[in-house]
Amino acid sequence: VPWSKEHKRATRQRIVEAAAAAFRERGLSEVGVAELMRRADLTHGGFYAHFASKDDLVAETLPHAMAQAGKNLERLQRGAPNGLLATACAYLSLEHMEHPEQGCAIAALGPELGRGAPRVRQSLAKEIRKRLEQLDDLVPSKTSPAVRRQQSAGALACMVGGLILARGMKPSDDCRAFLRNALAEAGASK
Amino acid sequence: VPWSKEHKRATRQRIVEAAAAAFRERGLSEVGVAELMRRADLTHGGFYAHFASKDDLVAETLPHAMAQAGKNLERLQRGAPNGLLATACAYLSLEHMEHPEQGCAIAALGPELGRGAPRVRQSLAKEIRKRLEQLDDLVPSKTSPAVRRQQSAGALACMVGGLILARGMKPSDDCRAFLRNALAEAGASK
DNA sequence: TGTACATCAGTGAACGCGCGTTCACTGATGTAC
DNA sequence: TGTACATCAGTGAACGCGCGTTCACTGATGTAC
Repeated sequence: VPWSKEHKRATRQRIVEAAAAAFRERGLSEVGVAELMRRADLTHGGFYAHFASKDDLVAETLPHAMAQAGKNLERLQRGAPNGLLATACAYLSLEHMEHPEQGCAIAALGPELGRGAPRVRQSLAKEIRKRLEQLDDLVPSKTSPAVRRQQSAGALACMVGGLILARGMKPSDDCRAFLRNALAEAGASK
Repeated sequence: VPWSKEHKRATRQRIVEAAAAAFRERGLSEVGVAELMRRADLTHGGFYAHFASKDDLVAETLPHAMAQAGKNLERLQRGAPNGLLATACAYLSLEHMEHPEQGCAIAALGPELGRGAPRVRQSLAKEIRKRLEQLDDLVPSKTSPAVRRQQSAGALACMVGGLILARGMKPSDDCRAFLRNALAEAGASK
């Protein structure tokens, strides 16, 4: 084996990381394979030694992007007690609004992913379910599972929609007020 | 004037209508000018007699799509008293989930529009503000404007996010449960 | 009323370009002897 | 320890294709006389 397994794994990872940032920043269709490989300091022909197709990469990039966003959101919480409100507060922050390339992939790419190839859609559905389960655990456990799921579903919807809408108003200042309002309302029912 | 103003206006409108449906169904980048013109029973060369560019068309299509979605949602309410809850109920319905091509353009295209040309972004921001104002009027008017805006912001965020997430889980059945949960939670604070 | 004309919505071929993907190749590496 | 070899990650040119846009044109129309 001329090259170590580790080497190939690391290169592949570099491509995924470049893709995770580029896709969230500029959209799936707007970023080509050539640009991705350039960002990973490779030439575009080598792409197919690692992935069967661009769709393949997208499906694989999504979980990576979501995991990375999760870490960044945790960091944004900075020691706040780990509840639904603290999570929503980090999610609906100016930092998250201004940095889609490091943030939630559902907010950055949700509708596009939903229209993608079957394997992409499956990956998306899986990530949504995972996020819902994570939020379930943040609702006080004395409540019934059904009520917990209701609250986590509402919170996730509010967070994703709130972030997309805030970004949609972004050059203007009222996106800040909107973030505050969405967060206050998300927190009001908890 | 060899052709009536009315004729040109009607043709232009046909293009906008074709675009409004096609974009929401398949995405901005995925639908080309040629396909749009084919859908409007025209040849693609004629496009530039009506619009300066594809971006131009996108910016103009957005308000049309939103107005059409508004009418469809009203129809879905079917006489229910016209409050925030009835609106959310129509918005988070199975019908809306299954017909993005006739539904809210923000839920179908929000993130892509947000990354678009300046004139597209402006059009998006304007539509978001308009929707917020419409929702403001549905909150009982005895409450203060600030509280009303908080409730409408939260409701809009919940509706948009809820619909995107439900569509993201769509081939599976649990998207129905998710819609119910998001709606119940959106209604809980009202 | 009939005809010549000017207008311009719509046609369809063509433009350059970047896309996703393929492929013959190169050259750094670990292994065999 | 030194050398010949097989492997395969990465290179870079090339593929066909569809994109947004341009342009010379056609032909249906309302107007002028």
